Amino acid sequence: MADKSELPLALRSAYLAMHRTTDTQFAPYGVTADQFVLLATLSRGDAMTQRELARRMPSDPSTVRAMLVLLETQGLIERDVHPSDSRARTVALTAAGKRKFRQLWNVSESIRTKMFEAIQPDDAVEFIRILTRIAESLNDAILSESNRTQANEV
Amino acid sequence: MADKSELPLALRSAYLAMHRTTDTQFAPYGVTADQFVLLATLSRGDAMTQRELARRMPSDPSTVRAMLVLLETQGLIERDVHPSDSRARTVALTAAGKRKFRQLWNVSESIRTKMFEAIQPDDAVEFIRILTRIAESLNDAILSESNRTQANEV
DNA sequence: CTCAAATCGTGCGTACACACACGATGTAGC
DNA sequence: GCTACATCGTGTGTGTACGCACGATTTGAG
Repeated sequence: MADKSELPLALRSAYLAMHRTTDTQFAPYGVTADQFVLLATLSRGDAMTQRELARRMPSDPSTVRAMLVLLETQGLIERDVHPSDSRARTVALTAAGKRKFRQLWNVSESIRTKMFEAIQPDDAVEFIRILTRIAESLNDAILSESNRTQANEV
Repeated sequence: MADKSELPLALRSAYLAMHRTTDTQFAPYGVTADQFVLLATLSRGDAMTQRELARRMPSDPSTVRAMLVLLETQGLIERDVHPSDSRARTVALTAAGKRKFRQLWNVSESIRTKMFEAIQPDDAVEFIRILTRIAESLNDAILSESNRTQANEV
């Protein structure tokens, strides 16, 4: 039985180290680590609404909006009116955005490799699964906090 | 061999979920998740300089300063001149700070439990070890960055 | 002892994370 | 139709993460 109290701090340290390193690596290209996550999410799907983009990242819709405003002035993404819902706006990568993302993907390869090397190859799948379970478990907890309904399966 | 590209996003999702949940849990007490980390770091050591505190969290010194200014007005911490180094200031928990920390520790027990339950007990030690190795590996990489004047573009 | 380099705290600027409130639009119930 | 209610984007405010530059002090080399 490991010390339960170490887990949150270890998770925090690992994430912050990754975030810092990525920001440093991307600095010469004028892009942040979180902007990279946004570009990556866009690159892996058709045009989607801002809400849907925020849901997939995952990030807060108002945070995503601020990032989109920035990225739009840099010509990396473009926003159009939604074809059937005039409240919503669709977001998509521009050609420059796709190019920039591919470049950043290559630049960040060394970081992904370095992170992966810290794991025994046999443990990698399980490690990622645990991270995912932690996220799901905590996110479910937030929901059940408000309406007190059963998360009995969907 | 797991998909290397999933690891960074899984780590990010898990951390953000933890951070959000903790902020929500602490909101009624007027304290944030990161302030809790600061208080926890102070509680497990004697009075230390701001620099040392930042190193242990880990966080940026200027970030820590902003947090200290806030926490000082709330009476949770106090800063004094360093006995032998007049540049530095020592930081310590006040009595109210210690009380608040104990309270928050109890409040956050459910989150630690929930996170821990997402891991098979046998895997917990190894999971934490991997997180630590990832952090160390990436932090080392930042340092060796200065030596490598290689800008391999794509 | 003197002067250059390292270190401490501070202040400023940018970007993210999120909460909350608002107006505009979409949808469901009657 | 028309009224509740949900959803989308926007705007504002607070807190955190970090880089960079500055003045003040300590430290180390000569």
